[in-house]
Amino acid sequence: MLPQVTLRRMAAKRTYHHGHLRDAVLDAARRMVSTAGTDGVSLRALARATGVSHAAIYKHFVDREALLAELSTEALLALARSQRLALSRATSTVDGLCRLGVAYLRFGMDDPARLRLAFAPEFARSAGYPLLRAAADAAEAPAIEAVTRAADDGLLPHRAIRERAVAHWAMVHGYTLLAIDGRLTEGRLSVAGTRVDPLARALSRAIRLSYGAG
Amino acid sequence: MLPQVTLRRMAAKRTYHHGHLRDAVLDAARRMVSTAGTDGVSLRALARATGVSHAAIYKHFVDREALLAELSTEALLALARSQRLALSRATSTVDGLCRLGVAYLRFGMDDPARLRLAFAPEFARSAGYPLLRAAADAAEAPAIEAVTRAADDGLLPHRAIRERAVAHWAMVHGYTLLAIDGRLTEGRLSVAGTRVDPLARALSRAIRLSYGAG
DNA sequence: GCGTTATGTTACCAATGGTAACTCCTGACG
DNA sequence: CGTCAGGAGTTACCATTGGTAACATAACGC
Repeated sequence: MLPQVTLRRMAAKRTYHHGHLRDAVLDAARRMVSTAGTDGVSLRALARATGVSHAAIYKHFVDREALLAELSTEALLALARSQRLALSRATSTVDGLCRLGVAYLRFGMDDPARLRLAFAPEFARSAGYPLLRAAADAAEAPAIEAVTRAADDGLLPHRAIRERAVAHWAMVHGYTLLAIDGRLTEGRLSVAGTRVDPLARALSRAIRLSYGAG
Repeated sequence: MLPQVTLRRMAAKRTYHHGHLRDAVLDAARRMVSTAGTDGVSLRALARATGVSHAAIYKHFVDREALLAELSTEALLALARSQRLALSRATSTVDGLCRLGVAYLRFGMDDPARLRLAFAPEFARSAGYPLLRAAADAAEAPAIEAVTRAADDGLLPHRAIRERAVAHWAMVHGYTLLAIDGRLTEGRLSVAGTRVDPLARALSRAIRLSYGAG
């Protein structure tokens, strides 16, 4: 009952054609990103991991970059999904903003390299990957939505929505990046231990505070 | 009256010993980071640029990483200096917080790759470079100072200083990273054109707003 | 059955980080 | 002023990587 891919991996090379190479490579690449970071991903290693010659991968991905762009897109979409889920559970406007931030933070802490890949600068500008651009937009959307809701509630002037949305996103984004770099858990600014929860609580308080609510 | 280094570069290989190789390499590396990003820095290319065999560089830097760590340290110290300068010109507490943020943003926009190198994740944890750690602390310090001042002015409760400092830093940091990735100048959240000033003004407004001041 | 073509393979290239063994020059010391 | 220890370069080498080209195989439409 094991999937074919797994069987293949267990039985070394059985057939000439792999059958699920593309997925297998993506799978291995996901793992490799999580464990070794984006820079640690090498096509040769992926080929070895999937039991295939390194040139075979080029039949499915034009480039190393193209492969990573695909994972980056995927990560952005996952981040968007996490945020939407969090937002849907909000009990109030400010609560929504907090949940949004915490979801972002948890996403990052859960797999730092994945978040870094999602925002890898080499893909930020690139017009070469339209799907990636769309995914990036999707990842911003929840922040805009939540802040708009806050404006509707009178928590801030309507004309400041976009700026406020940027500010909110920037803070959550920056907080998460600093957190996954270990910059909030050591040194002078040390918020707490290495655990996630204290960081999440601190972030929530900061958000609440910045919206005037005690 | 040209410095020896320049003369050497103009006159190809004159002496067996370079004389200023270390500095020359650092110089070339700084340029290379700015133009090609940290990933674009190769020791071989640096060797070529300084007119020396690639192995010579290893007499001055144990590693490629060590070289980059040095540049990273340098960048963090420069960032700290920029911030201190900005803070010293503040006309009020909130003005100081704004200036701090704008200085951070300008530093990043001025040389994006340099800021990214300053916060390169590979060095964030590394206990291997004590100077780098100290520099990272120095880069955080101004934020703490400015927020402490804000607390002294009664703009926020004293018990929230650290959390608020983190929040402030996170927002400025995140804002800057998003800006240099071009994520604030295109797409839905588009703050303005590609210029710096509009971004700086928007950041200032956001900071002011978040401290309750209109 | 039979070709077309997607999918893999081997063989190759240039570039890179890194090391070892060797050479050259400089400068400290007798 | 000579010499010799060692810092600073050099060449030669290694494994690894991204990428391409030419060839092999098997899957699938006809």
